[in-house]
Formats: sequence, C-alpha cells, structure tokens
Amino acid sequence: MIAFDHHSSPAPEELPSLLEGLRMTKQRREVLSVILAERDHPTANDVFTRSKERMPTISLATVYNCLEALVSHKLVKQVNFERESSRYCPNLSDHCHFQDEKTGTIHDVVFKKGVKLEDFLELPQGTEISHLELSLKGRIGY
Amino acid sequence: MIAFDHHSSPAPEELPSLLEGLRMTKQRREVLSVILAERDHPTANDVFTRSKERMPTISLATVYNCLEALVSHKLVKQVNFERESSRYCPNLSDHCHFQDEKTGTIHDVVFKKGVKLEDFLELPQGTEISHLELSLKGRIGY
DNA sequence: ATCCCGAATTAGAATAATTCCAATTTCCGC
DNA sequence: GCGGAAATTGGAATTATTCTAATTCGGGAT
Repeated sequence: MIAFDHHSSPAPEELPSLLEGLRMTKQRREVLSVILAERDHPTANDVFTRSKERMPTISLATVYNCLEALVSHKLVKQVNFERESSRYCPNLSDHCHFQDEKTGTIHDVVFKKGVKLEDFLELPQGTEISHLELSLKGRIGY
Repeated sequence: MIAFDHHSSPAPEELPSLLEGLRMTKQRREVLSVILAERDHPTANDVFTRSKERMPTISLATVYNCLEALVSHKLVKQVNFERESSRYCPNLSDHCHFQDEKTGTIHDVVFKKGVKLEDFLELPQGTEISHLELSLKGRIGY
C-alpha cells in the first residue's frame, strides 16, 4: 500500500538466542501471540483485553509483567509517543514510528539502508548509544 | 566542553511573533524565566519548585498551564524520554536529546547541517511531518 | 512420580504525573 | 471604573503503571 509498514518478525533461527533465560510461560506466550497477531501497536490495556478472550484469568499486572519481560528480552519493542501510554510492536528491525494525526494509526518507518547516526547527528565521538527512539507525527498524502 | 549543548534561544527580533496571541502574565513570565535561567531540562515539578522561590503563591496547576501555553506558542520545547515525566527545554533550534545513563543528565544534540528527514528515513512521499522527537540514551566517552 | 524452591501470577492497593473542576482573580478594551 | 473573557488557584479526579503480599506453577533433584 504505502511505503510504511515494512515488517520483520524474528527469523526462526534466531528465536532461541532471544529466548535465552526467558521462561516462556503460557501467559507470556499468550501476550506475545497477541502482539504478533496484528501489527497495530496495541497498548498494555489492549493486550490485556485481547488476551482475556483466550485466557480469561490473566491479570493486567501479569500483562505488564509479561510485556516487560518480552521487551527486555528483545522479542517486542516498546513504543512511546509523548506522554501517551506505551504501545508494543512486534517488528524487531531497526525502525521508528509515525503516527497519523488524522486517524491515530501508527506506522513503522524504516531507516534508509546503511545510514548511521553520525551521518545526521552531531554526536561527540566516544558516545555510545544504547537506546534510540524516534517518533513522528503528521499527515499522509491521502 | 563537549559537542553537545549547542544552545539557541529565540533571537530578540522573532520574539514578538512567537508571543502573538499569548498573554504574557506574570506567572507565564516567571515560568519562562525559570526555564531560560538554566539549561538543565527541568520537569514541571522542578519548575514549580524554582518558581515558588520568587513567586510563593504560584500553583502546580498554573505551572502546568503555563508550560502548555509556552510550548504551544513555541517558546519552549517539551522533551520526553520513554515514560519519564516531561521535561522542558529553552533551546528552540532543531535538535534532539541524549540522556547520559550514568548521570541522568540530558544533553542537546544538533542535527548535521542540511540533513533532511528523507535523507535517512524511508518516508512515503506526501507525508507531512508536523512533529518529530528523537531521544537517545547511552554513555559518553568520559 | 513427588517434593522443593525460586520464579511467575494474581488481585488489589499504592504511586506519580497530569488533567479537570469550580470558584476566584486578573486585566484588557471600552 | 466596568464587564467579560481568560488565567490562576487548590483540591479532587483520572490514568497509566508499579508495588505488595499471598498463592500457584513448573522444572530439576530425588
């Protein structure tokens, strides 16, 4: 459709390394599968609602716990727009997010092939970036 | 010191246009002066504390109101790091933020001269970006 | 298979940042 | 100086998230 929305889930062969040290409980599997099922960047509460359909006993606290476990094991990315509630994203490729102001929809936006931070930022040498989050808002040419 | 921390406040001649339609009450002036006084990216609560020294009757709600007025009139920028509380920044130049994980200190980081979004992002044509926020975390080569 | 123990889950309470509300107060234009 | 719209105020309300303490789960050792 549009150039947004390239998508990449973990290649099957790299899953084991990501799972290292993460006990894959049924709640975590459920939460992960909810996030993998659609790529619409659900909030914790969205995930909670969807998870309950197949696992009615799951609690919101558990959803938060699972999300934090999945994020810290890099199976899922956490996405923030200003002070809105966090959203979760199954696309593990290096990318950032664009929120359509008209609809609220969030689209993945990929970096151009090969660009490095130093190409567009005046970063003092020796700076090690451990985390980067780029969030855009605007309108699409409909 | 380091290449971070370029700083630019509004040029005196463009202030009038920014102030257009903004009633500069004494509370707003106080809040603005607190933010201008240091470039340490204070939170709303920091601003509240500092403002109270010279204006003991100011309320937290007013600080929030003033901040929102100043931000929407582009006299101040709002800075977000994940879900931390918002911080406020007097640097109006196009820039982004780096948080030193060791100290928590936030540094301004400028974009390389002349870079455009399309240079490093795969943006579908026709996309109009109205807001961009890039937040970095990491360590400085001390 | 059973026992043990640390880890995960749960419900609900607690916290923190921010926003809302309704009652003044301020202050600009007449 | 007066009227009215906008701003300020204190406190209550809201919202997302985290914490707590009790319970349950599940994998490894026996």
